[in-house]
Amino acid sequence: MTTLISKQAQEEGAKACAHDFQVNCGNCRLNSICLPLALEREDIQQLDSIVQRSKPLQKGQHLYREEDDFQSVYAVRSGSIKAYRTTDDGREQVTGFYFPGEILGMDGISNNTHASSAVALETAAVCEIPFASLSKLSALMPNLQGHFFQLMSREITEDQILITLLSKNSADERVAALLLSISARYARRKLSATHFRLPMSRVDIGNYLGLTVETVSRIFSRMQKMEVLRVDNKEIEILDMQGVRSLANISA
Amino acid sequence: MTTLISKQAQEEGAKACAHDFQVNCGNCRLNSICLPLALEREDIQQLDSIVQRSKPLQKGQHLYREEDDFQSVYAVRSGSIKAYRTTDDGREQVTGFYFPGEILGMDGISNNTHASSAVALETAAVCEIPFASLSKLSALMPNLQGHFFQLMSREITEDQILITLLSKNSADERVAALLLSISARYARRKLSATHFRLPMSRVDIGNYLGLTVETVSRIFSRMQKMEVLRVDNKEIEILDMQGVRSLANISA
DNA sequence: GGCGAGCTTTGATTCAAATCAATAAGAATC
DNA sequence: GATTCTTATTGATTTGAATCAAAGCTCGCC
Repeated sequence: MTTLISKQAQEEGAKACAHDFQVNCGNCRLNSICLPLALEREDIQQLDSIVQRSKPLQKGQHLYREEDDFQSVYAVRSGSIKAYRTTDDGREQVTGFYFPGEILGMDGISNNTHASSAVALETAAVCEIPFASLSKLSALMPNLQGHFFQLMSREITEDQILITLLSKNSADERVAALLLSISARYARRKLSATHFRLPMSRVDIGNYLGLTVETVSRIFSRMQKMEVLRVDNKEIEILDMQGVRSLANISA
Repeated sequence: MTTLISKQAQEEGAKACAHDFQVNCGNCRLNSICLPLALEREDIQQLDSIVQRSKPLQKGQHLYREEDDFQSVYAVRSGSIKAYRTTDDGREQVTGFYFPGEILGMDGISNNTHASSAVALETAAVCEIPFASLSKLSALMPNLQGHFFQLMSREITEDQILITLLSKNSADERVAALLLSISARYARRKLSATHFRLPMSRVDIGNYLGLTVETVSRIFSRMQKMEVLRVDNKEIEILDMQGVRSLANISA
């Protein structure tokens, strides 16, 4: 049953890994949605020269932890990463899920210390971009500087969307909105928008959306009963996209 | 009854306004917490040359609105500003309150369109910093670039703190946390940390914290009954700082 | 290929905060 | 200085999601 979709994802990952030694920003299939976006050929080469590619993270392995010295931001090349903060009383708050082509770690810039932790939800390859080098290069390449400002700004905007979701929307709306967000991000990578695998657990989903596992599970069941969704554990098929949209009750 | 505190604030505002023609980043009393932070004397002059100071906003007047073209970021010089987003169904979500020395508008960078609206909660003076000029200058002044990256990163971190607050904390904890945040921001400007005036309405507080007005009002009453707070409409006196901290149940 | 820990689902009950409702207190307007 | 409009408080009731409880699944690991 765990078929098509996971194969798609695994394939993407495998390609990224198998050819690690020859991957560069110029030939990376994600460069149109990742940091190199809007850069010229020669600029991409310069950017590429500061990017470091190390061996993939295994599921559960940390990319960085809260309080670690901040050195780099990271671009996801394959797999997916969960970012979270630990509250004073030891609980976790998931602050984001990061998919291929997305940048994480920017919250560490302000204090030279990571403000969150990042852990692989499945085998994941990342590009490490040392921030000192990126800053220097940005001063020389207006397009890069501009794009990096934009990326940080987008992170702010997205956090504000989440704030709004948590503050104003019901449990059902939150879950539907997350599904739409994930669907859109698969679509951006030319993968199916209606049939995908969730890399995170129900606990993570609930944590991210400010809900308990039980509530998330019930909502999936209910949506399945309404026939807008087919749920097989982490495998999701959206049967009625318009239905999900109207459940989300947001245009985003 | 509306005495000391509001006078303090009004005085600050008045000074900023009365001397508008001669205010510059070099002599601005806020320069140690605002954008010029960590800049050299001559660099400050350069920054100053791109900053525009216009006449103060009146209460209720907008600085920018969602969907407006993005041109500039803004530093609050006196008074206070509320930022909010409008949801598809027309409701508001307050995303932040901005006090003197704080920068707002950075969410507009990503799409060249403001992602939120900003409105004065009281008479407020702001410095407009055209983003195109700021970008250019940043490329020439590593410290400015670095500091602006830090400011954006701090905005991300603060949004994540709010996400955590909304997702994990009770109504009482949220209100206490907001009071502590405001108190700390007054303290940073060398004003009283225990006795201040809230520039925003109960509706705004509730909206920001994902609560109804009634809940906010009840919590203020309860805290007053517990004698950790003295509340006189918008005038707040923290009688037991440790008490508020323990109610907030967060270290921040 | 089977055992066990950790996920996921489903049901019953509780509870914190929303909603509904009314009054009171300020602020703005004439 | 009265009148209206907005903002804040307080109380009664409802409700959505949390909590408590108990199976049922999966998947990794021997």
